[in-house]
Amino acid sequence: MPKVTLPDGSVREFDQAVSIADIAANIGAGLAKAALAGRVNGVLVDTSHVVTEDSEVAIVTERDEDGLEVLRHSCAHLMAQAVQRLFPKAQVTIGPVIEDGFFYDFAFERPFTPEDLEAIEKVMNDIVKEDLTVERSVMSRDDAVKLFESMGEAYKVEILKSIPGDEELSFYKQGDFIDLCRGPHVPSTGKFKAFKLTSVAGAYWRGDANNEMLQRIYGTAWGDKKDLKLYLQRLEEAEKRDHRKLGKQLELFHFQEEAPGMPFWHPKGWTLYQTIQEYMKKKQQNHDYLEIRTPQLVDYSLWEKSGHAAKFADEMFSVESDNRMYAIKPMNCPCHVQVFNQGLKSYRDLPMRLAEFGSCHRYEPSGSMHGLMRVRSFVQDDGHIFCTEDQIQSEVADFMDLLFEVYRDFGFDDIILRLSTRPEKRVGSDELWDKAEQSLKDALNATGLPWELLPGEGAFYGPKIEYSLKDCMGRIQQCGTIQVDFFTPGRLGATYVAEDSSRKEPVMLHRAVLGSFERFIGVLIEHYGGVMPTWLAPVQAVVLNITDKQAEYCTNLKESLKNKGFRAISDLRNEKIGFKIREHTLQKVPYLLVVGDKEVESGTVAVRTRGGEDLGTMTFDDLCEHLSQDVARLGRSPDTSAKQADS
RNA sequence: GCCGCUAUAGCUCAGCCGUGGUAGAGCAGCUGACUUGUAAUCAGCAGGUCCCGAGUUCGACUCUUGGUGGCGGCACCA
Repeated sequence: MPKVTLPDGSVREFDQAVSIADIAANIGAGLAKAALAGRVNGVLVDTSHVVTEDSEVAIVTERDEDGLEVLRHSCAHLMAQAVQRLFPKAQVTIGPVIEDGFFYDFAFERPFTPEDLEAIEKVMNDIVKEDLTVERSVMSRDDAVKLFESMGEAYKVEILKSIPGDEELSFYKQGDFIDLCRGPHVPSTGKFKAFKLTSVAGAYWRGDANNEMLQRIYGTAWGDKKDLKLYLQRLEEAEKRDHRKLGKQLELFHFQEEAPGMPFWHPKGWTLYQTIQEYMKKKQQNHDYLEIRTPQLVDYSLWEKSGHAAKFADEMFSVESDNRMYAIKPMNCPCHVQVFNQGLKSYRDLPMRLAEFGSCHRYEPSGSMHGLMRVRSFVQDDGHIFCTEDQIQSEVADFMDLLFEVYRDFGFDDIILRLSTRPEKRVGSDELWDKAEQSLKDALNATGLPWELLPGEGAFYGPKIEYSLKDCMGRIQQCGTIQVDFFTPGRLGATYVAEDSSRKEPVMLHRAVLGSFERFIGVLIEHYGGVMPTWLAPVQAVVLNITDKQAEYCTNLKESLKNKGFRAISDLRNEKIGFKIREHTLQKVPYLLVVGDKEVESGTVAVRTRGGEDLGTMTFDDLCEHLSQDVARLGRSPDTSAKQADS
């Protein structure tokens, strides 16, 4: 006689074991229809699951996050069934849920085409109309292997054989389609209301490039048509914000065939770039970094010494000259050690923080390049801190202060922290690792923010923290990092004289706040949708005349603004004011300064923002004050600055 | 690198298959008129080695094939 406690705290008693579906029906007919799955004492189950003991039960519907997951997972099965109806020779492999949707990988004699997708979607709709019951069953591994072998499903057999032990295996059957699956699933194929197949792509079996390539079909599924539409609109919005598109529209940069993966920065883009670099320069000076500059070309032997050649030779550009082999530097660390190595260093010199806006080149695989996000030529805001083991924690803490200041100034308040700890293959004693990991943990805990642990994901030379930020579309972008390195200093002969006059190897901390300028600017463009805050806008104000009569006044106004340090231009073309406003608004210039006879007469200017807001007429001084305040605000979001004012 | 798709004017895109006969629009540009008050003034002109190479053909932007770049994924990312 199970007593069932519902999420609202109410209790229902049943005089015999009941299924989730029964419970839902007992609550109401509407809920019974909407039920996709259930949660019993926190565990997600099918609606057919029978409750025998007193339990906490929730009915899961499409309005639940879990419900959506079940729906999407089931939709992957629905798609696989449709594919096999259309293409009986296609073998199924795996079909998991991903963010906003699902995919299923098939082995098939030819790639699927967009026309195939349409056909598959049609059959999926047929199966929805058939409203087939989804049944769970259990089989032993041997029976299952026999069954799937008889169906010619070689991949499923391989999966079955790789499942350890003789644990119970669950299967889900709808009509003539059966799949190995942990579940849970929707009770019937009639439950789908809104789905769409979005794309086809190749994907390696088991994610291994040595394996054969399968055909992956991506889809998305939602509780109702409205949500599906919203999702598709979101994709469209993301497309509009694509930094490659905006980079062209706003004349920031371009790429061309002769230099794949290497951006050509245009005047406006370079202004943005340099504004960020100047900002970083000051920030790092405030945090006691010493800026340096190291060569682009370094003899190959250094990369052999550092160990990079052995691992990354294929990804390094090299140059032969005077019978010597050079590599175009793929990273700055070995060069920074060379600077450290000049002259004898004392423990009194530590910590020593060297920073470089280091230009690097890497021969990235052709398929991996993506606009500014992944390039072959880039500049890191690189820095290396040489310190003692005891200084790791305070150095990491100071770095985090710097990083949070910077991210906030760029308008990112949502930061994700991840700690990667010792991998199996590593250098250094366990004691050293204990210490380093603890230092990083302490620094993370000191932030008061949640952080994620990635055990075994650290580099072989030390643990690391990675900093990702969430942009306004909710996408996570990895940018900053700090990595402890016990290995490189020794390998490149870095030492310092300790208090007891012995020679010791310093610990090296690799760190970057932005990561690379290219990538960070890509992230910024998409985050702001091209509408850069005034401090970053390549052109901050444009002066517009109404007729030729005000041309001189406009030129003087522009020059005065430039003298005050603002990035101002004038547009004196013989065009209608509406036309000029439209053009500069599309170029996202923050301030449009209109001058007609009235303004000339009163010695003022009419100020309009790119958002279409009319700020009225202002004197030059008022305008400068307004602009200065806007620039000083940087990209900080209003709530953050309010919080800072409070504390 | 792998799978698929793709490349036409400065930009955005038609035309290309069925049916091979060297291309068209809008915007931008230039010239002229208009001197204009907050998101597109009008008219005219000019603009193309149809990504590169080879093949088929009397003839290739179009078909076949090999490159290169780009796009969507996968793999990789010091």
